[in-house]
Amino acid sequence: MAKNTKVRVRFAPSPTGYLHIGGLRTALYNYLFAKNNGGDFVLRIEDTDQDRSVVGAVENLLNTLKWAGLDYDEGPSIGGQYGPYVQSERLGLYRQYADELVQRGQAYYCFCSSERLTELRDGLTAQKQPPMYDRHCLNLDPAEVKERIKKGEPHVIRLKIPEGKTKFKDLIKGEVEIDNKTIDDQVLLKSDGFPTYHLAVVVDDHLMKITHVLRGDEWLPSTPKHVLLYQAFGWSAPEFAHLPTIVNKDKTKLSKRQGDVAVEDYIKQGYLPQAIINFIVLLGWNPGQGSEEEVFSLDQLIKKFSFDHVHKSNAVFDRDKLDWFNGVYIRQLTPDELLDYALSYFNSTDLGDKFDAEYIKKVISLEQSRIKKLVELPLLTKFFFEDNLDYPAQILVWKKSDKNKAQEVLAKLFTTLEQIEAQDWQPAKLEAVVVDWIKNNSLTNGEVMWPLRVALTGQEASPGPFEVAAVLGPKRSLNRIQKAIDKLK
RNA sequence: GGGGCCAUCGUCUAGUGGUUAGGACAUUAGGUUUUCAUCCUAACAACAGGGGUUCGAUUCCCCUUGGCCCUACCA
Repeated sequence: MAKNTKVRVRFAPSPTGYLHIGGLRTALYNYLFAKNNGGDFVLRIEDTDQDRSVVGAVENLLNTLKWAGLDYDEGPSIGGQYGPYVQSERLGLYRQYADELVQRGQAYYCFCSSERLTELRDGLTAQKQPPMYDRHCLNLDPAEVKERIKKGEPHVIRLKIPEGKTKFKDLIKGEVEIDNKTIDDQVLLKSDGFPTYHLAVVVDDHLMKITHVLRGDEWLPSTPKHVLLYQAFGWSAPEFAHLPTIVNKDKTKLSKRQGDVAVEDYIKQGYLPQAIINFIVLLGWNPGQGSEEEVFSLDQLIKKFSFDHVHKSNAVFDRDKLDWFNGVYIRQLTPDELLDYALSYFNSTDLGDKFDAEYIKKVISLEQSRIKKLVELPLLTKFFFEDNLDYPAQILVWKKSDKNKAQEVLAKLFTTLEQIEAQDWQPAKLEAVVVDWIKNNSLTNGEVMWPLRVALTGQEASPGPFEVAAVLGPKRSLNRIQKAIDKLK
């Protein structure tokens, strides 16, 4: 690549469903590399397989990238000077370039039926031979080819793989060399007129002036084919960088059977984009310089990213660490941000209609340090929105106390709390009063705080009694304490 | 069957021709505390195996083993 050439990378997913967590990381690395170099991040849709394209998948993809904050500079819906950015809209181009290769003697028409191909492959496999195409149509007479095409006979165009070895340098894996003998004569143009991935990717990357191809390492074995195609066209190839795979605990490729693979699944469960980004960027990359930091914003990542510290080996997707990151980022949110993110995880039935945003904000702030995922919020905060608490009386009793004591304490405490002015119904003030009261009555914290908190929440585990009481207000709090006293009778 | 890629705690990883092989998550034990969570402290835990090269290899080379990927008119 010539110096001074502007870096241009692309993320080129197939619209076969939802954005995969591995796809998001590929997009992220592309994005980070582009932005780190002041370059362009291009989005291109590779929908050359008509059977596998799913309606709505592109829109979903766009939404997910947006959620993650990975804005692209050129691509579907925003355009750009090298469009269109959807391969099914570029069909004429591929045909034209495939024909050009035939003219140059680098490719040839093939009329073999899929039946013949299957038979051929099965035969070779049975003999433990590599199942490669036998070049049956390589030396067809040009006139015959013309005639058969004219008759409308189904055909494909195949790349004629030359003799020799193909070598390229991968930015992550290093030098890779492969013997061309092991490469099949690739189909470039399918009988339905669509290009295969190999043709489309090379033509588009060239036409779109892509300087660096950064993709999953399942493409590494195909790269020599692409290098050969660039040579056949007489074009210079871009740089390549193949990313390690994100795998399951058992080291197999991340699969639906063993957990969630769609980014959308994580959004649904209440993972924040910051957490997902931070977590997946570390799956195969580290900031280097012996740095022991690992919490990074997208902007910091842009500054730090480079291929020097991208790993060669696969990385296991560890849900526990993701959860930890999510907790970290949830705790960093301001009350308003938390409210924004949290609201969509509640149903209207969770909240009722008598609670306003201010109230909800206070409620969820109390759970902020307690949750790992936003989706936990409705269940954990249920007692703030429902006054008829259903819990066994027994849990009102602290482990080092007994039922009578609990009742006695709550009854006395009730009269004390009753006298507090409404404007003093604040956590600090309430605490001061209660702690004072505990001292004066020669009681212990546990004897008082535990039953008080359970009376207010109906939960064995919850935020502290004073914070909860402050949010509930005097009336609802006293009401709950009274109910608890009754329960203990 | 052929080809390619890879190999440090359970996991993500740092690291070097000579280190007590470091950090984070998880786990365990404490501390704070009415509970849970947060927070703090500590503990546990790794260089796949075998050959070389070398005064010395976790580090460099080779082999083995293991894992992953490709081997479609799918991407």
